[in-house]
Amino acid sequence: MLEMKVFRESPEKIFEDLKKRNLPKDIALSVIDLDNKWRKLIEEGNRLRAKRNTISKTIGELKKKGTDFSEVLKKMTNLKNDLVQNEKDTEEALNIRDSKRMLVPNLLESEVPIGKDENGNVELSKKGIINDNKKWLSHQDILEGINGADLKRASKITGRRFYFLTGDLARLELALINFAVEMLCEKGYSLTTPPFLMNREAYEGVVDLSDFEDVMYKIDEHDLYLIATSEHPITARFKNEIIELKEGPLKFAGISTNFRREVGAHGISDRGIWRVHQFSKVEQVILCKPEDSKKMHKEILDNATNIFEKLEIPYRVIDICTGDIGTVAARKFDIEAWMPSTNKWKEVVSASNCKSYQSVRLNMRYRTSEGTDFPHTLNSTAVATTRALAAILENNQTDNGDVIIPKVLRKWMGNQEIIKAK
RNA sequence: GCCGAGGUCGCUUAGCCCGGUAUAGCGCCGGCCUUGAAAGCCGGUGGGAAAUUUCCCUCGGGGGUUCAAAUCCCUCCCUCGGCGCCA
Repeated sequence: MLEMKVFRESPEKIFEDLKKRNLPKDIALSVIDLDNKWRKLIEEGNRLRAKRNTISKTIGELKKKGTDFSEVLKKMTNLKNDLVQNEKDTEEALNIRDSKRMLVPNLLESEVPIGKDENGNVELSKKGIINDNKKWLSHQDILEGINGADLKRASKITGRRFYFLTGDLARLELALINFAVEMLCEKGYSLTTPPFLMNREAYEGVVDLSDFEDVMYKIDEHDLYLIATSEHPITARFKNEIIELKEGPLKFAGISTNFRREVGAHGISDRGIWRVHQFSKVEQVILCKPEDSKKMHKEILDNATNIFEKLEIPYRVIDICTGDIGTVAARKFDIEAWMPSTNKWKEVVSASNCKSYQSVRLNMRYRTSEGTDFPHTLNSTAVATTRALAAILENNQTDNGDVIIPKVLRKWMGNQEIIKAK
Protein backbone atom coordinates (compact mmCIF):
# COMPACT_ATOMS: atom_id res chain seq x y z
CA MET A 1 0.00 0.00 0.00
CA LEU A 2 1.16 3.53 -0.75
CA GLU A 3 2.19 6.03 1.90
CA MET A 4 -0.49 8.59 2.78
CA LYS A 5 2.17 11.22 2.07
CA VAL A 6 1.80 10.50 -1.65
CA PHE A 7 -1.99 10.87 -1.62
CA ARG A 8 -1.73 14.13 0.33
CA GLU A 9 1.26 15.79 -1.29
CA SER A 10 1.48 14.51 -4.85
CA PRO A 11 -1.74 12.75 -5.88
CA GLU A 12 -1.00 13.63 -9.52
CA LYS A 13 1.72 10.95 -9.45
CA ILE A 14 -0.92 8.36 -8.58
CA PHE A 15 -3.33 9.62 -11.26
CA GLU A 16 -0.62 9.44 -13.93
CA ASP A 17 0.18 5.89 -12.92
CA LEU A 18 -3.41 4.75 -12.92
CA LYS A 19 -3.72 6.16 -16.42
CA LYS A 20 -0.67 4.16 -17.52
CA ARG A 21 -2.32 1.06 -16.14
CA ASN A 22 -5.62 1.90 -17.78
CA LEU A 23 -7.40 2.14 -14.44
CA PRO A 24 -9.89 4.83 -13.39
CA LYS A 25 -8.69 7.33 -10.81
CA ASP A 26 -11.82 7.04 -8.66
CA ILE A 27 -10.18 4.74 -6.09
CA ALA A 28 -7.40 7.24 -5.45
CA LEU A 29 -9.89 10.10 -5.26
CA SER A 30 -11.99 8.25 -2.73
CA VAL A 31 -8.90 7.59 -0.60
CA ILE A 32 -8.14 11.32 -0.55
CA ASP A 33 -11.74 12.10 0.27
CA LEU A 34 -11.93 9.55 3.07
CA ASP A 35 -8.61 10.76 4.43
CA ASN A 36 -9.97 14.30 4.79
CA LYS A 37 -13.01 12.93 6.55
CA TRP A 38 -10.81 10.90 8.88
CA ARG A 39 -8.60 13.86 9.69
CA LYS A 40 -11.61 16.01 10.60
CA LEU A 41 -12.82 13.27 12.93
CA ILE A 42 -9.39 12.92 14.52
CA GLU A 43 -9.28 16.65 15.15
CA GLU A 44 -12.75 16.59 16.70
CA GLY A 45 -11.81 13.58 18.83
CA ASN A 46 -8.66 15.27 20.04
CA ARG A 47 -10.64 18.32 21.10
CA LEU A 48 -13.09 16.13 23.02
CA ARG A 49 -10.32 14.19 24.70
CA ALA A 50 -8.46 17.36 25.64
CA LYS A 51 -11.64 18.58 27.33
CA ARG A 52 -12.12 15.27 29.11
CA ASN A 53 -8.55 15.30 30.33
CA THR A 54 -8.84 18.81 31.80
CA ILE A 55 -12.12 18.02 33.54
CA SER A 56 -10.69 14.81 34.87
CA LYS A 57 -7.69 16.65 36.22
CA THR A 58 -9.92 19.23 37.90
CA ILE A 59 -11.88 16.46 39.59
CA GLY A 60 -8.69 14.99 40.88
CA GLU A 61 -7.67 18.31 42.41
CA LEU A 62 -11.10 19.02 43.89
CA LYS A 63 -11.21 15.55 45.38
CA LYS A 64 -7.81 16.04 46.97
CA LYS A 65 -9.04 19.25 48.62
CA GLY A 66 -12.22 17.49 49.69
CA THR A 67 -14.42 19.89 47.67
CA ASP A 68 -17.65 18.68 46.07
CA PHE A 69 -17.21 17.98 42.36
CA SER A 70 -20.67 16.75 41.31
CA GLU A 71 -21.22 19.93 39.18
CA VAL A 72 -18.13 19.22 37.11
CA LEU A 73 -19.05 15.57 36.84
CA LYS A 74 -22.31 16.46 35.08
CA LYS A 75 -20.37 18.04 32.21
CA MET A 76 -18.77 14.72 31.60
CA THR A 77 -21.86 12.73 30.60
CA ASN A 78 -22.53 14.38 27.23
CA LEU A 79 -18.87 14.59 26.51
CA LYS A 80 -18.47 10.87 26.94
CA ASN A 81 -21.34 10.06 24.61
CA ASP A 82 -19.89 12.35 21.97
CA LEU A 83 -16.51 10.75 22.38
CA VAL A 84 -17.84 7.19 22.04
CA GLN A 85 -19.63 8.16 18.82
CA ASN A 86 -16.57 10.00 17.53
CA GLU A 87 -14.30 7.03 18.21
CA LYS A 88 -16.63 4.72 16.36
CA ASP A 89 -16.80 7.08 13.38
CA THR A 90 -13.03 7.60 13.36
CA GLU A 91 -12.25 3.92 13.36
CA GLU A 92 -14.75 3.26 10.61
CA ALA A 93 -13.40 6.13 8.49
CA LEU A 94 -9.85 4.82 8.83
CA ASN A 95 -10.88 1.27 7.96
CA ILE A 96 -12.72 2.35 4.85
CA ARG A 97 -9.88 4.64 3.82
CA ASP A 98 -7.30 1.90 4.13
CA SER A 99 -9.40 -0.80 2.51
CA LYS A 100 -9.66 1.55 -0.50
CA ARG A 101 -5.98 2.40 -0.19
CA MET A 102 -5.06 -1.26 -0.48
CA LEU A 103 -6.74 -1.32 -3.89
CA VAL A 104 -4.48 1.41 -5.26
CA PRO A 105 -1.54 -0.27 -6.96
CA ASN A 106 2.13 0.60 -6.48
CA LEU A 107 3.73 3.53 -8.33
CA LEU A 108 5.61 2.17 -11.32
CA GLU A 109 9.21 2.87 -12.19
CA SER A 110 9.28 5.24 -15.16
CA GLU A 111 11.04 2.65 -17.35
CA VAL A 112 8.20 0.12 -17.17
CA PRO A 113 7.03 -0.47 -20.75
CA ILE A 114 3.47 0.62 -21.50
CA GLY A 115 1.21 -2.21 -22.62
CA LYS A 116 -2.25 -3.69 -22.26
CA ASP A 117 -1.38 -7.25 -21.35
CA GLU A 118 1.47 -9.76 -21.58
CA ASN A 119 1.82 -8.95 -25.30
CA GLY A 120 3.25 -5.59 -24.27
CA ASN A 121 6.14 -7.17 -22.37
CA VAL A 122 9.59 -6.40 -23.77
CA GLU A 123 12.42 -8.86 -24.31
CA LEU A 124 15.63 -7.44 -22.84
CA SER A 125 18.14 -10.19 -23.60
CA LYS A 126 18.46 -13.78 -24.74
CA LYS A 127 21.11 -16.42 -24.04
CA GLY A 128 21.78 -19.97 -25.18
CA ILE A 129 21.56 -21.99 -28.36
CA ILE A 130 18.22 -23.14 -29.66
CA ASN A 131 18.13 -26.22 -31.85
CA ASP A 132 14.83 -27.01 -33.49
CA ASN A 133 15.92 -29.64 -36.06
CA LYS A 134 15.14 -32.59 -33.91
CA LYS A 135 12.14 -34.26 -32.40
CA TRP A 136 11.81 -33.05 -28.83
CA LEU A 137 9.86 -34.95 -26.21
CA SER A 138 7.74 -33.02 -23.73
CA HIS A 139 8.88 -32.97 -20.11
CA GLN A 140 5.87 -35.07 -19.08
CA ASP A 141 6.82 -37.80 -21.56
CA ILE A 142 10.41 -37.79 -20.29
CA LEU A 143 9.16 -37.94 -16.71
CA GLU A 144 7.33 -41.09 -17.57
CA GLY A 145 10.32 -42.51 -19.42
CA ILE A 146 12.77 -42.04 -16.56
CA ASN A 147 10.23 -42.84 -13.85
CA GLY A 148 10.85 -39.42 -12.36
CA ALA A 149 7.41 -38.72 -10.97
CA ASP A 150 4.23 -40.48 -9.96
CA LEU A 151 1.36 -38.14 -10.68
CA LYS A 152 -1.32 -40.77 -10.86
CA ARG A 153 -0.96 -42.05 -7.32
CA ALA A 154 -0.45 -38.54 -5.98
CA SER A 155 -3.82 -37.63 -7.41
CA LYS A 156 -5.26 -40.74 -5.77
CA ILE A 157 -4.13 -39.79 -2.29
CA THR A 158 -4.17 -35.99 -2.54
CA GLY A 159 -5.61 -34.70 -5.78
CA ARG A 160 -4.94 -33.23 -9.18
CA ARG A 161 -1.67 -31.31 -9.69
CA PHE A 162 0.18 -33.08 -6.92
CA TYR A 163 3.10 -35.44 -7.51
CA PHE A 164 5.62 -37.78 -6.02
CA LEU A 165 9.13 -37.01 -7.24
CA THR A 166 10.98 -40.31 -7.34
CA GLY A 167 14.48 -41.69 -7.58
CA ASP A 168 17.05 -39.69 -9.50
CA LEU A 169 14.66 -36.85 -10.15
CA ALA A 170 14.01 -36.38 -6.43
CA ARG A 171 17.75 -36.35 -5.98
CA LEU A 172 18.13 -33.85 -8.81
CA GLU A 173 15.69 -31.56 -7.03
CA LEU A 174 17.90 -31.55 -3.94
CA ALA A 175 20.91 -30.91 -6.15
CA LEU A 176 19.21 -27.85 -7.63
CA ILE A 177 18.43 -26.54 -4.17
CA ASN A 178 21.97 -27.15 -2.98
CA PHE A 179 23.38 -25.47 -6.05
CA ALA A 180 21.30 -22.31 -5.62
CA VAL A 181 21.84 -22.18 -1.86
CA GLU A 182 25.60 -22.53 -2.20
CA MET A 183 25.77 -19.76 -4.76
CA LEU A 184 23.69 -17.33 -2.69
CA CYS A 185 25.46 -18.12 0.58
CA GLU A 186 28.79 -17.38 -1.10
CA LYS A 187 27.37 -13.98 -2.02
CA GLY A 188 26.44 -13.21 1.57
CA TYR A 189 22.78 -14.16 1.55
CA SER A 190 21.58 -15.53 4.87
CA LEU A 191 19.91 -18.91 4.46
CA THR A 192 16.46 -18.87 6.05
CA THR A 193 13.88 -21.59 6.53
CA PRO A 194 10.66 -19.81 7.46
CA PRO A 195 7.39 -21.07 8.93
CA PHE A 196 5.25 -22.56 6.16
CA LEU A 197 2.07 -21.15 7.69
CA MET A 198 1.15 -17.54 8.33
CA ASN A 199 -1.80 -15.79 9.97
CA ARG A 200 -4.16 -13.47 8.09
CA GLU A 201 -2.94 -10.23 9.60
CA ALA A 202 0.68 -10.85 8.65
CA TYR A 203 -0.35 -12.14 5.25
CA GLU A 204 -2.29 -9.01 4.40
CA GLY A 205 0.95 -7.10 4.65
CA VAL A 206 2.60 -8.88 1.77
CA VAL A 207 0.01 -9.83 -0.85
CA ASP A 208 -2.74 -8.50 -3.00
CA LEU A 209 -6.15 -9.14 -1.38
CA SER A 210 -7.41 -11.23 -4.30
CA ASP A 211 -4.62 -13.74 -3.56
CA PHE A 212 -6.62 -14.95 -0.58
CA GLU A 213 -9.26 -16.18 -3.03
CA ASP A 214 -7.04 -17.46 -5.84
CA VAL A 215 -3.67 -18.42 -4.42
CA MET A 216 -3.54 -19.36 -0.76
CA TYR A 217 -4.77 -22.46 0.98
CA LYS A 218 -6.41 -21.76 4.32
CA ILE A 219 -6.40 -23.87 7.46
CA ASP A 220 -9.88 -22.98 8.61
CA GLU A 221 -9.90 -23.64 12.33
CA HIS A 222 -6.61 -21.85 12.96
CA ASP A 223 -6.58 -18.54 11.01
CA LEU A 224 -3.53 -19.81 9.14
CA TYR A 225 -2.59 -19.86 5.48
CA LEU A 226 -0.05 -22.12 3.78
CA ILE A 227 2.66 -19.92 2.32
CA ALA A 228 2.79 -19.43 -1.44
CA THR A 229 6.49 -18.47 -1.32
CA SER A 230 9.11 -17.94 1.38
CA GLU A 231 9.16 -14.27 0.33
CA HIS A 232 5.95 -13.83 2.32
CA PRO A 233 7.11 -14.94 5.79
CA ILE A 234 10.61 -13.52 5.30
CA THR A 235 9.31 -10.05 4.42
CA ALA A 236 6.55 -10.14 7.04
CA ARG A 237 9.10 -11.25 9.62
CA PHE A 238 9.95 -7.63 10.43
CA LYS A 239 6.36 -6.40 10.65
CA ASN A 240 5.97 -3.49 13.11
CA GLU A 241 9.72 -3.30 13.60
CA ILE A 242 12.45 -0.77 13.04
CA ILE A 243 15.23 -2.63 11.28
CA GLU A 244 18.89 -1.64 11.10
CA LEU A 245 20.27 -1.05 7.59
CA LYS A 246 23.44 0.79 8.54
CA GLU A 247 25.62 -2.09 7.49
CA GLY A 248 23.94 -2.42 4.12
CA PRO A 249 20.93 -4.28 2.72
CA LEU A 250 19.58 -7.37 4.49
CA LYS A 251 19.86 -10.29 2.08
CA PHE A 252 18.07 -13.59 2.60
CA ALA A 253 18.03 -16.86 0.72
CA GLY A 254 14.69 -18.39 1.63
CA ILE A 255 14.02 -22.05 1.22
CA SER A 256 10.55 -23.52 1.50
CA THR A 257 7.85 -25.68 0.08
CA ASN A 258 5.21 -23.46 -1.48
CA PHE A 259 1.50 -24.07 -1.80
CA ARG A 260 -0.71 -22.53 -4.46
CA ARG A 261 -4.33 -23.11 -5.36
CA GLU A 262 -3.83 -21.97 -8.97
CA VAL A 263 -7.52 -21.15 -9.30
CA GLY A 264 -8.54 -20.81 -12.93
CA ALA A 265 -5.27 -22.09 -14.37
CA HIS A 266 -5.66 -24.53 -17.27
CA GLY A 267 -3.90 -25.64 -20.41
CA ILE A 268 -2.22 -28.59 -22.03
CA SER A 269 1.28 -27.23 -21.40
CA ASP A 270 0.47 -27.18 -17.70
CA ARG A 271 0.45 -30.96 -17.50
CA GLY A 272 3.27 -32.85 -15.80
CA ILE A 273 4.99 -30.88 -13.08
CA TRP A 274 4.90 -27.45 -14.72
CA ARG A 275 1.95 -26.06 -12.82
CA VAL A 276 1.43 -27.77 -9.49
CA HIS A 277 -0.12 -27.00 -6.10
CA GLN A 278 3.09 -27.66 -4.18
CA PHE A 279 6.71 -27.03 -5.08
CA SER A 280 10.06 -26.20 -3.53
CA LYS A 281 11.81 -22.96 -4.18
CA VAL A 282 14.94 -21.08 -3.24
CA GLU A 283 14.01 -17.42 -3.08
CA GLN A 284 16.01 -14.21 -2.77
CA VAL A 285 14.62 -11.51 -0.48
CA ILE A 286 16.18 -8.09 0.04
CA LEU A 287 15.35 -5.32 2.50
CA CYS A 288 17.23 -2.12 1.69
CA LYS A 289 17.29 1.66 1.72
CA PRO A 290 15.34 3.29 -1.13
CA GLU A 291 18.54 4.54 -2.77
CA ASP A 292 19.87 0.97 -3.04
CA SER A 293 16.84 -0.82 -4.44
CA LYS A 294 17.58 -0.36 -8.11
CA LYS A 295 21.06 -1.78 -7.71
CA MET A 296 19.72 -4.68 -5.64
CA HIS A 297 17.08 -5.41 -8.25
CA LYS A 298 19.83 -5.87 -10.80
CA GLU A 299 21.77 -8.05 -8.38
CA ILE A 300 18.95 -10.53 -7.73
CA LEU A 301 18.14 -10.70 -11.43
CA ASP A 302 21.80 -11.33 -12.24
CA ASN A 303 21.94 -14.09 -9.63
CA ALA A 304 18.95 -15.76 -11.24
CA THR A 305 20.24 -15.49 -14.80
CA ASN A 306 23.57 -16.77 -13.57
CA ILE A 307 21.88 -19.91 -12.30
CA PHE A 308 20.24 -20.67 -15.65
CA GLU A 309 23.43 -19.88 -17.48
CA LYS A 310 25.33 -22.38 -15.35
CA LEU A 311 22.59 -24.94 -15.84
CA GLU A 312 23.08 -24.30 -19.60
CA ILE A 313 19.41 -23.75 -20.27
CA PRO A 314 18.51 -21.18 -22.94
CA TYR A 315 16.66 -18.26 -21.37
CA ARG A 316 15.52 -14.75 -22.03
CA VAL A 317 14.83 -11.79 -19.74
CA ILE A 318 11.48 -10.01 -20.03
CA ASP A 319 10.61 -6.52 -18.83
CA ILE A 320 6.99 -6.81 -17.65
CA CYS A 321 4.70 -4.06 -18.93
CA THR A 322 2.14 -1.85 -17.17
CA GLY A 323 -0.77 -4.11 -18.11
CA ASP A 324 0.82 -7.29 -16.77
CA ILE A 325 2.82 -6.18 -13.74
CA GLY A 326 0.15 -6.51 -11.06
CA THR A 327 -0.55 -4.49 -7.94
CA VAL A 328 2.51 -4.83 -5.75
CA ALA A 329 5.63 -4.50 -7.93
CA ALA A 330 7.04 -1.19 -9.16
CA ARG A 331 9.18 -3.05 -11.70
CA LYS A 332 9.27 -6.70 -12.58
CA PHE A 333 11.56 -8.84 -14.71
CA ASP A 334 10.76 -12.42 -15.61
CA ILE A 335 13.17 -15.03 -16.84
CA GLU A 336 11.72 -17.46 -19.34
CA ALA A 337 13.36 -20.76 -20.16
CA TRP A 338 13.22 -22.32 -23.59
CA MET A 339 10.92 -25.34 -23.75
CA PRO A 340 11.81 -27.09 -27.01
CA SER A 341 8.86 -29.51 -27.11
CA THR A 342 6.43 -26.65 -27.53
CA ASN A 343 8.82 -24.13 -29.11
CA LYS A 344 7.96 -21.68 -26.40
CA TRP A 345 9.59 -19.53 -23.76
CA LYS A 346 8.05 -20.21 -20.37
CA GLU A 347 8.33 -18.37 -17.06
CA VAL A 348 10.76 -19.80 -14.52
CA VAL A 349 11.77 -16.72 -12.50
CA SER A 350 10.12 -13.49 -11.42
CA ALA A 351 12.19 -10.66 -9.92
CA SER A 352 10.29 -7.73 -8.41
CA ASN A 353 11.14 -4.43 -6.81
CA CYS A 354 8.19 -3.66 -4.53
CA LYS A 355 9.66 -0.36 -3.30
CA SER A 356 7.95 0.63 -0.03
CA TYR A 357 4.59 -0.87 -0.98
CA GLN A 358 4.97 -3.86 1.36
CA SER A 359 6.85 -2.10 4.15
CA VAL A 360 4.13 0.57 4.51
CA ARG A 361 1.46 -2.07 4.93
CA LEU A 362 3.68 -4.02 7.32
CA ASN A 363 4.65 -0.88 9.22
CA MET A 364 8.29 -1.89 8.89
CA ARG A 365 10.80 0.96 9.02
CA TYR A 366 14.52 1.54 9.22
CA ARG A 367 16.43 4.17 11.15
CA THR A 368 17.75 7.23 9.33
CA SER A 369 19.66 10.19 10.77
CA GLU A 370 16.39 12.20 10.78
CA GLY A 371 14.16 9.47 12.19
CA THR A 372 12.67 6.53 10.37
CA ASP A 373 11.66 5.72 6.83
CA PHE A 374 10.12 2.81 4.93
CA PRO A 375 12.66 0.39 3.43
CA HIS A 376 12.29 -1.11 -0.01
CA THR A 377 11.58 -4.81 -0.37
CA LEU A 378 12.65 -6.95 -3.33
CA ASN A 379 12.23 -10.57 -4.16
CA SER A 380 13.26 -12.95 -6.87
CA THR A 381 13.16 -16.63 -7.53
CA ALA A 382 16.59 -18.21 -7.45
CA VAL A 383 15.26 -21.56 -8.52
CA ALA A 384 11.74 -23.04 -8.42
CA THR A 385 12.55 -26.72 -8.58
CA THR A 386 9.66 -28.21 -10.54
CA ARG A 387 9.92 -25.66 -13.34
CA ALA A 388 13.70 -25.82 -13.47
CA LEU A 389 13.47 -29.63 -13.54
CA ALA A 390 11.00 -29.51 -16.43
CA ALA A 391 13.35 -27.19 -18.33
CA ILE A 392 16.32 -29.47 -17.66
CA LEU A 393 14.39 -32.56 -18.76
CA GLU A 394 13.40 -31.00 -22.07
CA ASN A 395 16.64 -29.26 -22.94
CA ASN A 396 18.98 -32.06 -21.82
CA GLN A 397 17.14 -34.99 -23.37
CA THR A 398 18.95 -37.40 -25.66
CA ASP A 399 17.43 -39.07 -28.71
CA ASN A 400 16.47 -42.14 -26.69
CA GLY A 401 14.84 -40.20 -23.85
CA ASP A 402 17.72 -40.16 -21.35
CA VAL A 403 18.51 -36.94 -19.51
CA ILE A 404 22.01 -35.47 -19.24
CA ILE A 405 22.56 -34.07 -15.76
CA PRO A 406 23.85 -30.46 -15.87
CA LYS A 407 27.58 -30.42 -15.01
CA VAL A 408 27.18 -28.03 -12.08
CA LEU A 409 24.71 -30.38 -10.36
CA ARG A 410 26.70 -33.59 -10.64
CA LYS A 411 28.65 -33.11 -7.43
CA TRP A 412 25.39 -33.52 -5.52
CA MET A 413 24.47 -36.61 -7.57
CA GLY A 414 27.53 -38.69 -6.72
CA ASN A 415 29.05 -37.50 -10.00
CA GLN A 416 26.32 -39.26 -11.95
CA GLU A 417 26.19 -37.88 -15.51
CA ILE A 418 22.96 -39.20 -16.92
CA ILE A 419 19.49 -40.34 -15.91
CA LYS A 420 18.58 -43.33 -18.07
CA ALA A 421 15.14 -44.00 -19.48
CA LYS A 422 13.71 -47.28 -18.29
C1' G B 1 -2.28 -29.71 27.37
C1' C B 2 -1.55 -28.39 32.89
C1' C B 3 0.90 -25.24 36.82
C1' G B 4 3.91 -20.95 37.89
C1' A B 5 6.48 -16.28 36.52
C1' G B 6 6.54 -12.58 33.01
C1' G B 7 5.58 -8.90 28.29
C1' U B 8 6.85 -0.95 29.74
C1' C B 9 9.84 3.82 23.74
C1' G B 10 15.81 0.68 19.29
C1' C B 11 17.95 -2.34 23.91
C1' U B 12 17.91 -2.70 29.43
C1' U B 13 14.90 -0.93 33.38
C1' A B 14 11.59 1.81 37.47
C1' G B 15 6.49 2.48 38.18
C1' C B 16 1.73 -2.00 39.19
C1' C B 17 0.42 -4.18 45.60
C1' C B 18 -2.27 1.26 47.07
C1' G B 19 -5.53 4.36 39.74
C1' G B 20 -4.09 10.96 38.93
C1' U B 21 1.66 14.10 33.30
C1' A B 22 5.81 6.80 31.86
C1' U B 23 11.59 6.76 35.44
C1' A B 24 16.60 6.05 34.68
C1' G B 25 20.70 3.91 32.00
C1' C B 26 22.69 2.23 27.25
C1' G B 27 22.65 3.09 22.13
C1' C B 28 21.78 6.72 18.32
C1' C B 29 21.59 12.09 16.34
C1' G B 30 23.13 17.27 17.03
C1' G B 31 26.12 20.98 19.73
C1' C B 32 30.34 22.55 23.02
C1' C B 33 35.50 21.12 23.82
C1' U B 34 39.68 19.02 20.37
C1' U B 35 44.71 19.36 15.09
C1' G B 36 41.38 14.88 14.81
C1' A B 37 39.02 11.43 17.93
C1' A B 38 37.70 9.33 22.71
C1' A B 39 36.13 10.97 27.41
C1' G B 40 33.31 14.83 29.58
C1' C B 41 29.28 18.42 29.43
C1' C B 42 24.50 20.30 27.10
C1' G B 43 20.23 19.26 24.10
C1' G B 44 17.32 15.80 21.22
C1' U B 45 15.81 10.86 20.38
C1' G B 46 7.56 6.17 19.41
C1' G B 47 3.12 7.68 16.27
C1' G B 48 -0.70 11.17 14.52
C1' A B 49 -3.30 16.01 13.73
C1' A B 50 -2.85 21.10 13.54
C1' A B 51 1.04 24.85 12.56
C1' U B 52 6.00 27.49 15.83
C1' U B 53 3.46 26.28 19.60
C1' U B 54 -0.14 23.32 21.04
C1' C B 55 -3.29 19.05 21.28
C1' C B 56 -4.12 13.84 21.04
C1' C B 57 -2.61 8.77 21.10
C1' U B 58 1.11 4.98 22.77
C1' C B 59 3.08 0.34 28.53
C1' G B 60 1.69 -7.48 24.14
C1' G B 61 -3.82 -7.39 21.51
C1' G B 62 -9.04 -6.74 22.50
C1' G B 63 -12.97 -5.65 25.95
C1' G B 64 -14.78 -3.83 30.82
C1' U B 65 -14.95 -0.82 35.59
C1' U B 66 -13.89 4.56 36.58
C1' C B 67 -14.38 11.61 36.21
C1' A B 68 -9.52 9.29 35.32
C1' A B 69 -6.22 2.81 33.84
C1' A B 70 0.81 0.90 32.49
C1' U B 71 -1.69 0.26 37.43
C1' C B 72 -8.10 -2.87 38.97
C1' C B 73 -11.31 -6.88 36.37
C1' C B 74 -12.28 -10.26 32.02
C1' U B 75 -10.36 -12.45 27.64
C1' C B 76 -6.91 -13.75 23.88
C1' C B 77 -1.75 -13.90 22.11
C1' C B 78 3.33 -14.50 23.07
C1' U B 79 8.02 -15.46 26.14
C1' C B 80 10.55 -18.03 30.15
C1' G B 81 10.62 -22.12 33.95
C1' G B 82 8.49 -26.87 35.62
C1' C B 83 5.34 -31.15 34.43
C1' G B 84 3.03 -34.08 30.51
C1' C B 85 3.06 -35.68 25.34
C1' C B 86 6.24 -36.27 21.16
C1' A B 87 9.84 -36.67 15.64
